[in-house]
Amino acid sequence: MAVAQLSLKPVENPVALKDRIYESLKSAITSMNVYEDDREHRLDERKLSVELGVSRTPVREALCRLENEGFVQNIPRRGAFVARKSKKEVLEMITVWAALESMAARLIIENATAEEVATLREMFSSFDEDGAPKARIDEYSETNISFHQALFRLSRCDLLSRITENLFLHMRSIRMRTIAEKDRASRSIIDHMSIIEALEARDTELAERLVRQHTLDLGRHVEEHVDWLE
Amino acid sequence: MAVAQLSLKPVENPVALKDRIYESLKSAITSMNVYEDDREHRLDERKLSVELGVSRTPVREALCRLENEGFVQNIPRRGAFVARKSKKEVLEMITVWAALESMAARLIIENATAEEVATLREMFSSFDEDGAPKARIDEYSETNISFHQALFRLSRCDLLSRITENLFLHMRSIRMRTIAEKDRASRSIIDHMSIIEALEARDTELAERLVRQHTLDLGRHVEEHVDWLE
DNA sequence: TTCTTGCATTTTGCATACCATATGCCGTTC
DNA sequence: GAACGGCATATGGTATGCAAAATGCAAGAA
Repeated sequence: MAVAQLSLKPVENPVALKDRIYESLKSAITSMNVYEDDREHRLDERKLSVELGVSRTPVREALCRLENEGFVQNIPRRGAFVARKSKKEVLEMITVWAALESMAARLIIENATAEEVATLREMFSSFDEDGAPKARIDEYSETNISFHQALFRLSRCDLLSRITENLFLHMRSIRMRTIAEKDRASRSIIDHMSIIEALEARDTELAERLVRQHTLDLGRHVEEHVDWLE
Repeated sequence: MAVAQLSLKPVENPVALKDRIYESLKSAITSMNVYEDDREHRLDERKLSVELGVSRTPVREALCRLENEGFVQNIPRRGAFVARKSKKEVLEMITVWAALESMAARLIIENATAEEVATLREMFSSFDEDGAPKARIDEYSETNISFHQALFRLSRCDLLSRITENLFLHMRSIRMRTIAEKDRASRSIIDHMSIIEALEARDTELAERLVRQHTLDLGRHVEEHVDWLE
C-alpha cells in the first residue's frame, strides 16, 4: 500500500508550555550569578506570566518543578525566590557528589571499554603538553565539568547522571569562583590524570579512592576558603 | 504586661491544600502494591478532585511534585499513571543507594559517637538472642529499613537522607517481596551485624565496603531472581 | 463479519476569576 | 514627633471555564 512507501516519521509532539517555561526559567536561573549580591531574587508569578505571554498556571507548574529540584524556594503566601544554598548545603552536595562519582568510577572499570577511557585523555589534550593549561581559566572550567560529566556517562548508569546533572548546575557558579584560582586548576589536572591512569590500569579501589578524594578535597577547600556563602 | 504571661506559640500555618493532597496521594501510592498485576493504575484528575473535595488545581500541583519524584508518570494529553519502575531502573536505584550508604558509613565513623553507633545494635535486640528473627518477616522488614535509615541519620548529612528517603519508598514494595525469603532475612542480619562491628571498630574502609557490598548483593539478587519487573 | 471513518464524549492544558492573606501607607492619637 | 491601628493594594492559593486533543463507539462499506 502507498503508506508504506511514504515512511513518515512520527510528528514531534508540540512541547507543552509548562516545559518550555521550565527550561526558560531554569537556564535563566542557572546562568545568573545568584551569589553576586545579597538581595533576594524574587520570581513574581504575574510578572513572569505577562513577560512570557502566558497565564499563571504553566508558570506555577514550572516553578513547582524548579522548587523540587532546589533551584527555587517557595515561601507560602510570600512567593517564589531564587534559592541560595547555604555553605552547609553546598558541602552536603559535594559529599553526595563524591559518593556518586566514586561509584561511577567502579562502574567504569566494570563496564567501559579501553577506548572509552581513552577519550577521557583527549579532553585534556590542549592542556598537558607543557603541563599547564594553555586555555583561559573559564574555558578550563568547562572542560573540568565535562570531565566529571564524562565519568558519569561512561558509568552507563542513567540515574547517577541524572542526579548529578542538577548537582552540577547548582555548583556551577560556585565552581566558577573556586576553580578560578590557578593553583587549584593545575592541581585539578594532576588529579584528573591520576584518575585516568587508575581507570586505565583497572584498579577499582584506587580509582574509587582518587575520585572520592578529589571531590572531597574540593569540599574541604570550600569549607576553609569560601566565606561568601551564607 | 498581660501578653507576656500568655506565652503564645506562633500559630501553625495552615498546610496548603496541595501539600495535604500531595501527602495523601504519596502515601496512597507507596502503600499500594504497584507490581501486583499488570494493569496500569490511572490517576484521574477530576475523579481525584471530587473524591478529595477540592478543585483540580491543587491536585495537578500534587501530581506534578509526585511526577518529579518518580512516583507518577505523566503522559501528555493522556493523563497521570502510577509509575512502574523497570528492572533497569530498580537496579540503578540500588546502585545509587549503595553509593550513598557507603558514604554514609564513612561519615558515621567521622561524626557519630560510640553511643549512637550502639543504638544500631538495639534495633536488633529482638532478633539476635537465638540468632534468628523471632518476629514475623514483615516486621523484620520494617526493622531492616529502619536500620538503613538510621545509618543515614547518623551520618548527619541531611541531603543523603533526603535523597534516599524517596529511594526507599520506591523500593518498599520491591523489598517486601525480596526480603520475604527467609534465608535472605537471616543473611541480612549477619551483614548488618558485620557492619555494626566495623563501625564500632571505626574501620572506615571495611565499613564502607561492607555497606556497599550488602546493597550491591541485593542488586545482584534482584538481577538474578526478580522476573516480575518489566 | 470485519474494517474503516466520523462523531460524541472524555480529559487534559491553559486561561481567567475569585478569595484570603500579607504588606505597606497613612491618618490618628498620645 | 513617634507609635499604633486600620485600610488599600498586591499577591499567592484555589476554583472554574474553555478549547484542543485523544479515546471509544457506532454506523456504513467491503
